[in-house]
Order: sequence, then structure tokens, then C-alpha cells
Amino acid sequence: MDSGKLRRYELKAEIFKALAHPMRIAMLDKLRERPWCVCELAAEVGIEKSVASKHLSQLKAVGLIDDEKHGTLVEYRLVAPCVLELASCAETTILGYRRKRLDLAYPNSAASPSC
Amino acid sequence: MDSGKLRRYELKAEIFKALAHPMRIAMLDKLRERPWCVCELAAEVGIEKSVASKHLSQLKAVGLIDDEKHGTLVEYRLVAPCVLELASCAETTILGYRRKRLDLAYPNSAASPSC
DNA sequence: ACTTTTGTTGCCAAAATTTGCAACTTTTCC
DNA sequence: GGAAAAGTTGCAAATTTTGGCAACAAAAGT
Repeated sequence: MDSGKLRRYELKAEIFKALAHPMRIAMLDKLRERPWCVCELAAEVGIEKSVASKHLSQLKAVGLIDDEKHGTLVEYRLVAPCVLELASCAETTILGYRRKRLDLAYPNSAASPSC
Repeated sequence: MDSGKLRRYELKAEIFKALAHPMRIAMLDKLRERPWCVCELAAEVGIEKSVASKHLSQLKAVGLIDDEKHGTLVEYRLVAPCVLELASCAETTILGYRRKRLDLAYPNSAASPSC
């Protein structure tokens, strides 16, 4: 494979990898409301402060969020809110196709298997 | 955290996890052109047939692709092409913000650091 | 200065992911 | 029936990711 293409795929993969954890998505979701500091986010999603800090640094590393220091606390904010909207849209689309496929497989079942 | 919300975040994370590998993205990119069989995809991206098969099964598990058997070969096809468009759009947006942030940090540098 | 609060980092063990090889299944062709 | 082609699966090793705890750094309050 072309090395330039490979590099681009790796870049994309890094962004997706940053999104590939429930807690990171939960924190991003929280950040849609407003900027939050680390200990607030940690409390909101129910994890250790140090773990939250590490997750946030991963999100920052790929540019999904940014931070701003105010005294002793660090406020994180969403850089590109529309990214999450796009993610939701993609997810809805996938789930829609999934459901459609199940309906094709079990056309007459009122309750299709909860996939 | 609400258990229903957690479940939704986990679902989203699974989809992103499926996207979080350069080879899987490469194969999805190939699949935008047309359906391909496993050995074609493996050759295109330069990996073992068995590894390609496993990557493809991950993509299928979350509903990004689907397969159809024709004789001895299995054709995989993209389920929701627009998902990849959305992903590209999200990536472009993030990179745009990243560049803007770098410009703010180094306003007068003709060549901002290659991030 | 000392203490408190807030975050980050280092280290380590546990868990998950990835890869390559070999074995196996299924379908086609002779 | 037997061989060949295309995929899948199982297993073990290597790599990566994650989580928790303790140590550390920075800023603010007393």
C-alpha cells in the first residue's frame, strides 16, 4: 500500500482510537454542555481523578478537546462540537441499517432480536 | 452514571473501536469503490488472509459492512457509505481546529509545525 | 512558611488487541 | 472420490491499553 495513504489511515485511526472508550465518550458528552474541570468530570462519570486526567490527555492529543488553566484547576472544553453530532449521526445510520437487516431476516416478528 | 447512558456510550465505543485500526480503515476505503472478497482486500492492503478475515468480521459485528457468499468466495460490501463520509468530515474538522490552534500559538511562522 | 486543593506523571499488574501459523470447513472443478 | 481455492477458527506470543495507587508539581488560602 502507498505509504502516504497508510499515514492518512493511521491518522484517522488515532482519532477513532481516542473515541473508542465509553468513559471518554461520556466525558465528551458532558463537555457538550459547557467546559468542566477534571475533578468534576471524574465525579460525573464515576472514575478516579488520575484516570480521568489520562483519558482527557488522550482526547487532547488528537485535538478533540483543549484545556485552559484557571488557578489550580484545569478547564477542558470541546474543540469541535460538531464532531460529536457527526458521530451520533453515523451511529444512528448504522443502527438503522442494522435494524433493516434484521427485519429482512425476521420479516414477520413483531419483536426483532435486540441486537 | 445512569446505566442506560452507560450502555449507549458502550455501544458508541464499540463502533469507534471497530474503526480504530489503520488496516480496517484501509479496507473500508477500498470498499467504497465496490464490493471485494477477502483475498482481494488482503492483497490490496498487504496483510495475511486470516488477519483480513478477522478485521472484516469485526467491522461486520458492529454493522459497518455486510457479506454475501458466492461459491467459495465471500464478498464484503459497505453497509452505510455515508458513515465514512461523516468520518472524513469529522477528521477534516478536527485537523482544521488543530491547525487554527497552531496558528494562534505561532502566528508569524510561515510554516507551522507539522502536527 | 505551611496546608489544602487540583492535576499530572510513574510504575506495575491486569485486561484487551493484534498477529502469524496451522488446522479445519465449504464449495468448485477434475 | 480427490484436489484446489477461499475463508474461518483456534491457539500462543507479542504488543497495547487500562486502572489504581503513590509520588510529585503548581497555585491559592491561611
